[in-house]
Amino acid sequence: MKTIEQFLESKNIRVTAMRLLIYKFLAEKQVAVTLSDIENAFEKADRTTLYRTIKTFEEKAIVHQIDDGTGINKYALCEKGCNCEIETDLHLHFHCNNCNETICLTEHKIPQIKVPDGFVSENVNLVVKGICDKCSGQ
Amino acid sequence: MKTIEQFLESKNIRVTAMRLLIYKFLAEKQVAVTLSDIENAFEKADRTTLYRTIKTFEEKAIVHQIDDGTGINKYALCEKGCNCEIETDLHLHFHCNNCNETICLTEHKIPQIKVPDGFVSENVNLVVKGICDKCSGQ
DNA sequence: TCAATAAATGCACTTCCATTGCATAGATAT
DNA sequence: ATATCTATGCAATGGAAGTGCATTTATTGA
Ligand SMILES: [Mn+2]
Ligand SMILES: [Mn+2]
Ligand SMILES: [Zn+2]
Ligand SMILES: [Zn+2]
Repeated sequence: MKTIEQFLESKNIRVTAMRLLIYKFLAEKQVAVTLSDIENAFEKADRTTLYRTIKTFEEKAIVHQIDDGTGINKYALCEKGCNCEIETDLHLHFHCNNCNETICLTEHKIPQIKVPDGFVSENVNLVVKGICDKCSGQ
Repeated sequence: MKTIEQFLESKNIRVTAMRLLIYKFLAEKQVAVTLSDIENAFEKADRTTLYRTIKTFEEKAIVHQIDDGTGINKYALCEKGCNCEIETDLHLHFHCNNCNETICLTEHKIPQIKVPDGFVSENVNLVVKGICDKCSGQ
């Protein structure tokens, strides 16, 4: 059972107060968050710091960026063993048209997608939009 | 065999010189275009007019907007009988990491995606990234 | 321990694209 | 012909991403 500090260090990320707070914030959230979400949660911190922290996390593969079609980048912690860069590892994302939240469906891998001859698939982004479990009252 | 004028009228779009030009521009292109692409093609026209023309086309379902993950909206003419709003009609899009172009793979429908209980799927966006046929030299 | 070095943070600024308000030109209808 | 509605053009705004640079904080190693 690693501490967060140990985990960050194992990823070659220096531990700072800010980084710990942001990591914990992401870990508590069950949904993908925008930079503004983080900004609102830490009003004392500068936006740039938050931005660069997220980018650092992304580089070191502890968060992945999600384009859910809203036009605003969202971020979520990677699961253990998640290799975001490997196509076959990619899970799909769900965006709720009602509450506007986006969540990782980590259990749901993206099916193999056929592309025409001559095309080479390197990466797939799949976003399902609809009504989430909370909003469907189910 | 409808003329473009007749086609636009059938979609309740008033025919103007600008709209005809933009429609023809889209029809000639084999790839999805950005607003800037259109702007460059019609330097005499104001960006707002081009923007609103595209939005009008979109509302009347003669073009569909494509989010290919580049952060810039792209647009392409709908195929005949394309109902963009119906999930089962949605085709996938391919974005080339080399030439940066995005094309509609209208023949390739998006497979049925399973979502967990309680979730309702209304819409799916699927973008495959990789190397296109022209760039793969095939 | 202390100075030198490197990294993280904060502030200001820029860029890019999407979008809107409002005035005017142009088309349509009575 | 006049009133009315629509399309276009110009100016401005807003949101979000990203960068340059100065300052603070942490790390290194003499
Ligand atoms: Mn995810
Ligand atoms: Mn398409
Ligand atoms: Zn919801
Ligand atoms: Zn290409």
